[in-house]
This record gives sequence, C-alpha cells and structure tokens, in this order.
Amino acid sequence: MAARSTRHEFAVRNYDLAATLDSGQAFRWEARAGEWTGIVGRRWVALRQSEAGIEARTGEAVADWRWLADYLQVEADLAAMLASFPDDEPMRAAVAACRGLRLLRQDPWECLASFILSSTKQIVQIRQIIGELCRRYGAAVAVPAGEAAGFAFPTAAALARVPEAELRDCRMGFRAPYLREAARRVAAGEVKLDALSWITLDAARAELTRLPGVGPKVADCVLLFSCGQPTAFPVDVWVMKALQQLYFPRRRVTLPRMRRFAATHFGPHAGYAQQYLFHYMRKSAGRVGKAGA
DNA sequence: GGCCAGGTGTGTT
DNA sequence: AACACACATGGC
Repeated sequence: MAARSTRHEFAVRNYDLAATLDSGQAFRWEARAGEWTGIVGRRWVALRQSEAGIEARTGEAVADWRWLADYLQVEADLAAMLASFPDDEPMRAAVAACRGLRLLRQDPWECLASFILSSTKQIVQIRQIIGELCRRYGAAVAVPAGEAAGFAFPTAAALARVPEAELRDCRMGFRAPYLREAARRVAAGEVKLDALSWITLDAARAELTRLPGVGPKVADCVLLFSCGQPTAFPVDVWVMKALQQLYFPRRRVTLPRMRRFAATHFGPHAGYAQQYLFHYMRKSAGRVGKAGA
C-alpha cells in the first residue's frame, strides 16, 4: 500500500505528453513552462515529461494513482497498435511525424458534452466555451497553494438544470438546446454511457446518435476517446482532408464513402490511426504548438 | 470582410 | 442514399 502523496512518477517510454494533450481529444489542458495543468475528474493535476516517463503532482494527496494511469493510458501497448496500421506511405508519414502520440481514456459525459459543443468550432473556441461552463457550473476542486481556482466539468444533472439562455451566454450558440437536452437524458438514465464500452460499435453508435447534436462524428469521438472502442473512426474536416489528399489525390470522395473506406482500411486500431492522421494534418498546417494562439 | 472551424438537423431530389 | 442549406460565434 503506497503512502499518500501529491507526487507520482509513471514509468513509460515513447509517450509524447505535449502531442497527446494538445491533439484535440481533450480541451482542458493548459501549457506552461515545461508542464501541463488540467483537471481530471475531481482532481487538479500538473504533468511533466521526465527522464523515466511522466511526473504528476496533484492538488490533494493521493494513495491510489490508477485513475490517472487509466486516463493517460500509460499501460497501452503503443508499439503493437502502430504495428497494426496499414503498411502504406500515408501512415508511415503520419507515424513518423507524431512519435509518442497516445489516445487518452476520458470521462464519457465530459467527452460527450465537449464534442456536442465542438461542431463547426475551432479548438481554441471549444476550449473557451468549456472553460466558461466549468467556471460557472462545475464543482470547485482542491488546488496547490498559489494556484488559480480549479473546477470540475459540470455533471449532466447540473447542466440539465441550466436555462438555455444562460448556456448561450457561454457562447455555444445553437448548440445550447442540444447540450441541455443531452444532459437531461443522460441525467435521467435514458442513455447509459457506461454501457457503451461493452456493446458492439454499431449498437453504441445507434444509442449515442439518439441524442440531439450527436451524429456519426461526435458519436465516434466519444466511443474512441472515452469508451475504448478501438475501431471508432471520427471523420472531421481535418481527417477528411488527410484521407482526400493522401489516399485519393486524383478524385473527390464524399464523406459517406470516406467513412466506408476508413471502416475497412485501417485495421483493428483504426481509431488510433485516425488520431495520427488528424494530428499529422493539423501539425503540417501549422495550427499546433504556435505560441500566443 | 470573407472564409473556415474535430457537424448536425431538416428538407429535397 | 446523396445533396443543399441553416445554424452562432469568433479566429485568421
């Protein structure tokens, strides 16, 4: 039994923390000098890339660090997943450009709500909306002395109670009624997010897309980023661009056809391949890692 | 100032 | 099944 502590080090190789936390999966990580701060569940966390892997410190002492190991997926076998990718030039290039990029394992409600808010929004704006939502409706969490206040992501029950006009004040525009109704149904147990990990991908998609504001893309984000469905393959404008340029440079391919191509081409860890394509494309377009933003 | 953003809902062919 | 359009808001 480990002693309670506010510090822990995870031994892990081939893990690029910056790429992972800044690759459009999660929206609450802030970069500072040499470290990243954020909220995971009800805990404030600072993460730093170290010699042996990843160093973490928290706002309150922790005895069992499995929640963070799980979130960061430090035990995932990255090499095996990379080896499962199709052996073609586009994937070789994407892997070479994104060494150590990982998929996180996020809370399903936070992930669902975040991606309902993501449609036709830039990542910087998604981050702003979510930040405001957490400040207004999230529970305060313990932070180290001298740190700014931190807030958990608001529960579904909490957001279900917020009037639509107030949600619109957080600048989410037409997404406000979608978020509110999705929150109500999740809080009422009409959709059970925890069950989505244990049913087939198609059944899970059908369940999620019953919710307003949730189509194929948002559903696959939730299934990939928080339910561990390894072949979920969200196709957004960036992935569409990547697939178009890298696999079909000569002819235009429609979105539904592109989804069908993706469903057969990328193998048992297609979702991971998707994240490499997404990050590769955004990086080469110069939208990632630029100071100032 | 126009184009675009980790899309979805609704209505038409 | 495949398209067209509206939908808020803000970065560039």
